Amino acid sequence: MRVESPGERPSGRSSEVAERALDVLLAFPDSQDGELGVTQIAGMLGLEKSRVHRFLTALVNKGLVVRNPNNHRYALGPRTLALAQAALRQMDVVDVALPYLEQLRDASGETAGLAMRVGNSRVHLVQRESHNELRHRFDIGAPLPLIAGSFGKVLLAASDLPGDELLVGEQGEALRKELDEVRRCGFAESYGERVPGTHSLAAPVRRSGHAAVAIGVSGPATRFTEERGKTFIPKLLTAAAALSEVLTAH
Amino acid sequence: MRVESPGERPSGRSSEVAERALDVLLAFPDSQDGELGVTQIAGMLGLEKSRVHRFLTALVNKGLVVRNPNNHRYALGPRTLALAQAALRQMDVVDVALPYLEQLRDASGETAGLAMRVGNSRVHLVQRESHNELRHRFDIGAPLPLIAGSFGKVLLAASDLPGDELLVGEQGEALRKELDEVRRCGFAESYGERVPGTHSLAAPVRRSGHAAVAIGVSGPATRFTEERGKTFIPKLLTAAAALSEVLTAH
DNA sequence: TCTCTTGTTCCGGAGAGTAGAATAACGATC
DNA sequence: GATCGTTATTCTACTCTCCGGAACAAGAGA
Repeated sequence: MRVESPGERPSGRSSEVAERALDVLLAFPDSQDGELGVTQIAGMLGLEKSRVHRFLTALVNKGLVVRNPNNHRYALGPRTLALAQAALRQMDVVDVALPYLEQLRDASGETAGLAMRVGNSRVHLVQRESHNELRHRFDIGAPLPLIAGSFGKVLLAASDLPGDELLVGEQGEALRKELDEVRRCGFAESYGERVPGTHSLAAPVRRSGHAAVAIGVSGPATRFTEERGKTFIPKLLTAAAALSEVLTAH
Repeated sequence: MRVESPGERPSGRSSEVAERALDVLLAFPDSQDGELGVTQIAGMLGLEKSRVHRFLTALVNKGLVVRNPNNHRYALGPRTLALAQAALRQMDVVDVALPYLEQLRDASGETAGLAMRVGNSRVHLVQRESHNELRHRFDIGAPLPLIAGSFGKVLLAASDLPGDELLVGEQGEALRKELDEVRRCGFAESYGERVPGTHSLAAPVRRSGHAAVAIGVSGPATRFTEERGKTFIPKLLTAAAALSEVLTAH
């Protein structure tokens, strides 16, 4: 029998036009300052100016993008908030996890976050940021690799589908061993694996029948030393276990 | 000289296809449970099934929508979170306002929120919900009327452009008078105006050169009585003044 | 004021989207 | 477990909208 296979392209034909229009929408989160001009977007995506302009008009009509009438540039509109709110309502995990994240943040003093496997990448859903001026912050909603960072490794280890296609070559072999270790210990650590100068710990959240979820803490290497990180482990595991229990008990 | 005119349709031609695809995306926040089927969406929007399916495929490819492989229905994906996060980053107001909202919530015990004028409607950006089991909650990101509710009236009164086209007929005349009153008092009240059984207060947040913003509190009529509401007014005005000051001082 | 850049509009050819039905997959009911 | 009703998905020829390129307008900066 065939289980859910994450990371597979949906079957069937898609709408080329719609995809390009969505590319325009999704160009905004990637931009430095959130305001973008037509030519700028056209350059980024390799599209014709007139095309981009037509798409922007559609996006503005739908309230997903707003036009700054002063400089004639465009930015994301408040309607996007409705989308995110509805998305979060779907993910029961988030509501339930918030107190645990806060607890973990306060216990460690570092940023605590929640991530989820989506296809062959991971996405951070929420975080409670460290109060320290120097802190790590996850890019919420952005697809990040599964094969690097503590969150990624936890999600990869927890999935029924190991994502074998990701574990290739010599590096894949090493990672495979590491995943076994993660499964044994019940948590993963990353010391500058994905973002240099950033250390993190993560543990799986168990819940049957749903996509894999991970909870963890992350901070700057200068403060989040290997030694200090060790002291976070029991707190992390407690939080993960409690969250798993709440979620499986409905 | 012509000032920014909110609520005007952007000029020029839009992409019909893109708009329909976005309709499909925006159908999700409106649905009861966030999961929708192809036929269901087609029915809601009056589109052909095959068309909806093609749009959904595009949305899935971009990560804005995910397909539940069990029941073959669709839901909003985590990529929408990236959009909202980027949108919020744009709106400096939100970050700054959070402590004031929390303060207002704790002082009143009711839900405190922040709304913004977008075209000829208002959109709630953030809120800090009352801790009470019975509470009011705003639909974040959803377009709501300007001509009803305390937030709407404040935004209408504060705008340079009065939105005259909204103030028509006998009702319009009464509202016009009320807006003058709002400008004089510096706040607006609503007793079940928009949502029956819900009372609210709101005050304008002043900041030059930006869209109008309002801060306010809202709660169930049984608790948020006219009498008790009066005691919130000074707290509200203090919060609004403080927030205005912070924002104009950069 | 002039120039350069950027946003916006226009239009006919071309190609992608559309409708509608056929098929496949699913789930409920007996 | 077989049948039926429902829903998702695929297919294809036609058609209508989108595309591109250039022309135009509007600002920004010098």
